[in-house]
Amino acid sequence: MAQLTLKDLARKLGISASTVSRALHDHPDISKKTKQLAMDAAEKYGYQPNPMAQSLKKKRSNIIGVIVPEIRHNFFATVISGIEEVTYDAGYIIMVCQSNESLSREIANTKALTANRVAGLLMAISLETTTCDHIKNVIKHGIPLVQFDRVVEELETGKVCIDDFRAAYKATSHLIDCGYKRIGFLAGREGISLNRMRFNGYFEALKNHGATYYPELNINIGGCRGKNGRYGADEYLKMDNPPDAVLAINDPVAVGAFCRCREAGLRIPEDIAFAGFSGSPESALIEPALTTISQPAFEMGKTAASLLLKQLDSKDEAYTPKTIILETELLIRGSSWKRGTK
Amino acid sequence: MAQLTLKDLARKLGISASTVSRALHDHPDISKKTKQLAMDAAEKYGYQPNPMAQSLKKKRSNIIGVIVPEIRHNFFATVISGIEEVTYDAGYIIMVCQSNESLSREIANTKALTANRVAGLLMAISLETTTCDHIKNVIKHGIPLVQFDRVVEELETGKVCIDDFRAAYKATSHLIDCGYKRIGFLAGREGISLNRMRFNGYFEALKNHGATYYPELNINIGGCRGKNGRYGADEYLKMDNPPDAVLAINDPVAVGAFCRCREAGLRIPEDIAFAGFSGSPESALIEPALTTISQPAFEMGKTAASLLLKQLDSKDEAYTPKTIILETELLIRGSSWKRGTK
DNA sequence: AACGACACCGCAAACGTTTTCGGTAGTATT
DNA sequence: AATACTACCGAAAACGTTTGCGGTGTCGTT
Repeated sequence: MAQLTLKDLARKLGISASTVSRALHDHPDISKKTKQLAMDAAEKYGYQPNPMAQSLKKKRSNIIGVIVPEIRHNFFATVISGIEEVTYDAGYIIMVCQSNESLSREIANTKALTANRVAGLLMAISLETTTCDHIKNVIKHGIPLVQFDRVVEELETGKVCIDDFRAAYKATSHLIDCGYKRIGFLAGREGISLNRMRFNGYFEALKNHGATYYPELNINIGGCRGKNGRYGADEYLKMDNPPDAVLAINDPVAVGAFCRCREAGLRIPEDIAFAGFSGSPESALIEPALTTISQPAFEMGKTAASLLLKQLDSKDEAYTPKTIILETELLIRGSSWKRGTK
Repeated sequence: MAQLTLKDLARKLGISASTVSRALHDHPDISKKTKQLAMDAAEKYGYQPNPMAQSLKKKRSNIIGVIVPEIRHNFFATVISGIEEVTYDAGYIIMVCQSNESLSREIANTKALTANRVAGLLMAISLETTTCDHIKNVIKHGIPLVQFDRVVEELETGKVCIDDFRAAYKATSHLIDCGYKRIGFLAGREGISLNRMRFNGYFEALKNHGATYYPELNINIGGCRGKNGRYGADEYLKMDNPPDAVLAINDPVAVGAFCRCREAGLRIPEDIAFAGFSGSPESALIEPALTTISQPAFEMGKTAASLLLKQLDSKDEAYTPKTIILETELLIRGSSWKRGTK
């Protein structure tokens, strides 16, 4: 019933708890024989050290904290899956929190996780996160941190993301190539760098290809879920001069807008084309399939976790945080055809 | 940098740590004045109790363990979201593990979570889970447990699920009503009760409506992801007498099979109809949309978590575990039309 | 014979809490 | 004036580890 403790084990063996502890940790001061004895007994009685006691003593747990905006987002769920994969192998377990895209909630999350003395932290910030004292606070506590996907640039932490500028640039260029003239942009609040980067890529592509930027087609849809996409589409539908193509901040938004437009009787891509970000499963299922920037979500989770683990191992030495940019691919599909070819 | 401890706070106030502890816990032995003093100081200096020390002392943490087969499954991601929602409000945080549909991994997960002295455990078993000593072990450790979705019936634990038999029965009856004659069934391994229940519902519906059960159309596809669905469809496509309708164990499988069949040139639902389980987002996106049993995933997470919390609160008294059956709805959509009406 | 070197092990303190048990005032009761 | 409450607080042990330090015994060296 109650877990076996180190003392119990020591008593059974007739030696002291400290010796058993050292034996199980392969300490040089302990003889081969005693070590074998201890390990056998531990095995036999199924001894499991109490992580709380260990953490208390070592001031550091075997827990890795993860904060994502929303677990339900396929993208983040997949990232978490990747994280879990490598942290599991390394003997850590993950504590998952979601900020629900709210700053206050994110702050509460960081507090809860630092209070729980997580060994390290992996996070993607919320859409509301413009200030980042709470993140600095994590760093001040000496907790290694790796940001992924949505990062705040200024902070000196490990980072794993994609080249948002280039990806958006590529996607927009593709739309221009296809012959679309009025290209809209749908994104949430402007605060976070990811949104800015993608917008910049979109904007630069327009400029460099001599296409016009119509500010009214750049709509702040306030979030990045399907419903926000639908809202954006509604705005477009009200216009006298709606866009003929749309770059959305991610697939759910693209799909939401896509569906709304089709419900309104628009043909895709003849009347309006779409491109998104993520390469989510649903992007391949809709008809026509969605042109999208495929992001390696699982990979991102794995690399972020690996980066953190490396940081944890080399904790004592001075460690300069690395930034890793993962490759993306523009998947050209039915939702954006060359004008006139269909 | 280092977190402020109770002792630090006590020293600052010139009173003992025990008094501060009691004050912050609103213990009757402490005067109003001292309590106010302590709370103010705690507020001012941002004191946060160390959960590891608390857990060590109280032999019970503020962590709730969650084990799911796969985080990436939209269904489970949504359940987790629901869990997080209510546990967060109650001051717990969740530790998420995935079994990857593997029994050995699930066992490792339960071990890790009990080792971490989780206050309670929420789980949906893997497809491989036929033996359940590891779960019994959790119970023996006195850790309250609530199963959801995929439950093992025999165990005396809290349970939150749907009426799998009735749901499958309803869906199958619908297909029969539509005029389909050769109705197939796609599911993973037979071990777990959920699969059995759904099969039984399917089987009984066939029997009670005078429809024939063709054993060769009941294929064990070995898993419950899209690729397994595709595999099932491949098997069907090889047959001289393929089914004219298919009930799949869940939406990903249904969608996988659906897409494979369409790739093979079959028309849906004229040549072959489909029905799934979950009411996942993608079920609504494919064309024609998938007929499916909508399951309240978010709700399921919330109820499971609430049930567990209730169990945690009334821990001392004898508590008889409850089973909660959530309502489902048959969403009839384009993938299953009445024969001849189209 | 005395000395250090070495291998091995235990004592006890520490980590930050909670909680039991007392202890000290002060006040009210006989 | 002795007793009995009450109200409030502190010392110390405990939770299960880890670890610094010291201690014992054995051995080889002078």
